[in-house]
Amino acid sequence: MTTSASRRPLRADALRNRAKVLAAAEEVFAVQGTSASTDEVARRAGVGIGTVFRHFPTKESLLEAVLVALLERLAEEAEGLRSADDAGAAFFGFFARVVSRAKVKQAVTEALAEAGVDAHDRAGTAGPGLKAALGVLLARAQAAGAVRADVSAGEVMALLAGLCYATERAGADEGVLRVVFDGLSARRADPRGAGPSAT
Amino acid sequence: MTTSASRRPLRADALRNRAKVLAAAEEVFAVQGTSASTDEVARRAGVGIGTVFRHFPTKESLLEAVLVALLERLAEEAEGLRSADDAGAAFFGFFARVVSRAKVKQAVTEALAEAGVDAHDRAGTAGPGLKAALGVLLARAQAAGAVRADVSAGEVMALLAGLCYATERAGADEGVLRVVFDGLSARRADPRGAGPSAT
DNA sequence: AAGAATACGGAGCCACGACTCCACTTGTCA
DNA sequence: TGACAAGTGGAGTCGTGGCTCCGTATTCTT
Repeated sequence: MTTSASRRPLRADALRNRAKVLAAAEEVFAVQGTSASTDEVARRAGVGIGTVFRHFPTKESLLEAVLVALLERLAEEAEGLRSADDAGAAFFGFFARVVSRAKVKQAVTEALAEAGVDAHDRAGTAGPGLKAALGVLLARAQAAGAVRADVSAGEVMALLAGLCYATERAGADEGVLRVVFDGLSARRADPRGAGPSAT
Repeated sequence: MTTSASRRPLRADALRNRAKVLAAAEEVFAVQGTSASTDEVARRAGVGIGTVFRHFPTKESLLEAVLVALLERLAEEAEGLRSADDAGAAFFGFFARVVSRAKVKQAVTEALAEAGVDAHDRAGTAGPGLKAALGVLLARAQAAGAVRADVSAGEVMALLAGLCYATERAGADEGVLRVVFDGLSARRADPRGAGPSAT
């Protein structure tokens, strides 16, 4: 829903400002979290608050635009790997890269969480887009025997969001990633029966 | 640092109100998240806002008290399992129970995250308390061969926080828990080398 | 070049939430 | 039981942040 075609094309300066605002918002939200003020975004973009609200009538909508852009970029990246030589490495590498990025960009975690449940359809089509691209990566990795067959793309997304959170807020490190990776690749660790069963 | 002994004992009604406020705060924060207003807490507790602020001079301090109580309860629960018959079941069961509780109580996730990094020493001694109790459970499970030897209590805490988040915000379910459990129990899934390595 | 049409900026409005203050009530202790 | 300290309630203050309004500036069009 980002500026549809129905209206006549934006004026040149308006287009420029829109881009500046979006970039500034992404940066500000990445550093200060999504509760940063709209004022701050305007300042960083070097425009008036009025301009911000002209392009994004609501803070909510600005946030949405940023998250969508983030998700789209991730989806694109995932798509770029869809025919990598080593399907397993492609999958795990992508996973690790997203997590390491979340360490710096607070917004990534939220974007993923939003994308997971589209309770609010916020993420629009970008959420599903990423899920689909990730799904391809996953399917190939599974076919190659690098990832267990009984996990879904949705579960991987949830895992991704959880790890991003753990990394960003709870100080998780390499070790945690290793555990999850082993869990993802494990073909039934052992049928001893000591394990799971959530009570 | 919650009400030290230096002062004379609280009056009976004050004590009662303090408890009411704490209980209300826990409930409110659990349902509406930690950004719920202090007013709401007062209303739920059936006292004036003034009273809330008399007992907890800052919203921050109220939140802290709630989180500490939560963590202490978890630590207690973990301690109760320290000599269970099946060390593996005790460990995994505890883990699963915490996660399932986070599904309902928003505050749990934050409490764990805070406890993980005591960047702000918010969680005071309760964070370390839980970590210690969890450490015992973990060590026993490792000794019993139910959990791989190369994970630390800190890593488990981070994993716990991440899973709580994933469950609460990203719609994770049973499947995700299973993956992580397998990762935790796996003794080196396979040394093929396709896996981890964060880039 | 000049007249729309469009976009800009930022002062100001409004709602909300943390926190204060103090007249009043309640427990406590002699 | 009286008197005083301790505690209470909630109206009001202050600051912040989302959002509006409109006079001014910039672009587009002819």
